[in-house]
Amino acid sequence: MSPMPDPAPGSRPTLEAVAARAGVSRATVSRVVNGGAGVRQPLVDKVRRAVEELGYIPNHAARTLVTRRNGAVAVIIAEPEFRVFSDPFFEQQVRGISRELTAHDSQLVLLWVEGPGDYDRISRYLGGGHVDGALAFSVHNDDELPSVIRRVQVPAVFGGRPGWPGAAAEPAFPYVDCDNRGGAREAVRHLLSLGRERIAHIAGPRDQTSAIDRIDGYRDVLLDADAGLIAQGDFTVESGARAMAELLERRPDLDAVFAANDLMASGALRVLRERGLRVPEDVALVGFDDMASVVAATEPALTTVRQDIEGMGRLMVRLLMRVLNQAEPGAGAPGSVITPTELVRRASA
Amino acid sequence: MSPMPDPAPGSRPTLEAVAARAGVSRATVSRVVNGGAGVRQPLVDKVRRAVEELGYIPNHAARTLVTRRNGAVAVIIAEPEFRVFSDPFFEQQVRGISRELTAHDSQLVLLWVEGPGDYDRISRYLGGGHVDGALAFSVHNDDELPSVIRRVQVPAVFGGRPGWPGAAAEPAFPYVDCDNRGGAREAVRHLLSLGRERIAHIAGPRDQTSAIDRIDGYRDVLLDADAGLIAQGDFTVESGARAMAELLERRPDLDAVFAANDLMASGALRVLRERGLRVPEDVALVGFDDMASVVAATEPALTTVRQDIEGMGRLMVRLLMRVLNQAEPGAGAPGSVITPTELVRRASA
DNA sequence: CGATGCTCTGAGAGCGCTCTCTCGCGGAGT
DNA sequence: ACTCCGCGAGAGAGCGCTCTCAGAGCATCG
Repeated sequence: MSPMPDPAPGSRPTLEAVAARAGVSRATVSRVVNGGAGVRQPLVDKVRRAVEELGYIPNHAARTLVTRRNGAVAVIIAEPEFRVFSDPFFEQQVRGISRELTAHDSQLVLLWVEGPGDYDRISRYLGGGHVDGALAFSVHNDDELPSVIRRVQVPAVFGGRPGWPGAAAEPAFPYVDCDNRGGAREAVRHLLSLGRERIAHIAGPRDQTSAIDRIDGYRDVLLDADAGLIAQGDFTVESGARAMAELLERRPDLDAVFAANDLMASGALRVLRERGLRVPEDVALVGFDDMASVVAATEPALTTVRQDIEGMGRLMVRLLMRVLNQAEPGAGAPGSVITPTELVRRASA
Repeated sequence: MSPMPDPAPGSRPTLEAVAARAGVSRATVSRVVNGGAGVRQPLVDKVRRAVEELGYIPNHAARTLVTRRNGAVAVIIAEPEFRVFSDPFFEQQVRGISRELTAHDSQLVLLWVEGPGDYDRISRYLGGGHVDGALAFSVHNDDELPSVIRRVQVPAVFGGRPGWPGAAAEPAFPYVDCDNRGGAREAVRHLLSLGRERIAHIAGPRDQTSAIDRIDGYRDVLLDADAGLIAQGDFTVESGARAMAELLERRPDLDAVFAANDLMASGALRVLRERGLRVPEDVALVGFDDMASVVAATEPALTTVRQDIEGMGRLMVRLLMRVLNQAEPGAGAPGSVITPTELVRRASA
């Protein structure tokens, strides 16, 4: 587009070249390129023009070498399962991360952990100073990742409250999570306000803190809930269906269900309809997540607890940036952030 | 685990330190770290031990500064749509890329294009020499990406045959694709061999080369195919269902369907069953992709054309590495690779 | 026994950038 | 008019690594 005087092929112009062209010193060019503070306007203009004309782009490696800043953040995917990416939840979070990182002029380096034996490589990479920090997701309780990260002393932020033993006590990594417990409480209270009296819960996997927090929220409201009203799922549609069938068998009189996520809610919904139960007339149903792809497909439309997933991703980045920018490494690490949830009323409850 | 003498906190050991400890020069340590060719065994051992003891990890930026090699490759995601990652096809390909990149000691930098206005940033990043090369996916015909990549002169490999105007003629980027046309031919021939005589096709989006190649393959075999036997879809389940309904209306006598992908095949299957048609007795059905999540769920199990998606991802990386490692930039760019497909016979045809 | 050739090691010059330190210059204070 | 202060610009020293080049050491050969 711009008529750029094609420079010597293969060799990009350096700071030096720009300085020569603008008739100033390297230092001045550097100052201008990095914001231009403390340089008089006419000089700034002259340098800017030279940069433009030469098509100068700073050499990242050289800059990193002296500043010790990479402008890159690792996103660590430690899920051993296959369908990580397929998880819309995950996609949204990564999207938020990507966007916020861009806003901070940082790059996203994807680190895909290929099983436990791979931590060696990850650790070497993280330790090699390739990235300024790391973003990881709440992993299963026995995952080595947190200790690996701690060992290499790389600033990190987690997505989701970590659940490893003693996580609450020790000064662990900051994390971003939504108010799972509060959201669950709100869902159950809503069901109560509808006059429902036998409210069941389809719980998520026992080793994920989000699921634990949601069941805790349920119990907060329903202090004397019958254990028979709680069924175990694993966040998949199928498990939701199974759990619903189980609940119906145990407590055919139930009049409401709070599922720990939308996927399980949709599974439950299917079973409910197969049994000829009307939603919400006979059984009111509330999910969790407000996952667009699920919510759009259910009939009746699913009432659920919304969490701002993309926003959580962005927040993770902001938290990490705050850690990176604080002068004193020890001084007051930023705390974790719990984002609010919001009950979205639709037709199912 | 290993009793490492905690070095001064915050300061990693440098080559210099290792050299001092081993009693050799920096140059020798460098040689050992980079493979140790041309260094006598006793010295190699001594250096290795010093590296071990100090926990030395080479500084990437310093190395990049002199070698002009980054050890990083950009994966560009230019899909404007939301459900990129959710696409299992995509996930598998990225997985393959990630694995192969790891094998080449390279990192995966994710570049997510946020709409057309974002190409400026992408271009700046690519041009800034942050990465050694780029991997991109076959984009829509009017996408700017190829020209952006060409402008910044970054080695790149595409996934999927590019379809922009004149792509075949000009010396474009190498690409990796499966033999869509051949696979389609095989599918149709299989249907013929089953004695089917009125074989319909549910086509994919007109602006994607994979869909075009598949319909071409269908026509290769069925030279005189009635246009009424072809219905248009867009690779989604829903579109497959719609297309099937349409076909059934136009040609109630059809006895076989070749869908351009598994997703559409599963949509078609649903409609077929709703209409009380038996598969494969009344209508034989063949898909394309052999997508595990779809194939596992269909009843009867779907006969389909398998393509090795992860393998294609790996191939993209290998191709790129070959481009990067050739001394003469102009000399014989490696050609594209077409991977074979394989008909997987199951119950549906 | 010295010359020749080979292999292995070390010295040192950068790679492109940032950043501190110093110096020059102009305006305000006395 | 002279000093003092402060701001803006330049000089130069690295950041940690690679790689060329020259030299040291050794074996072989004439």
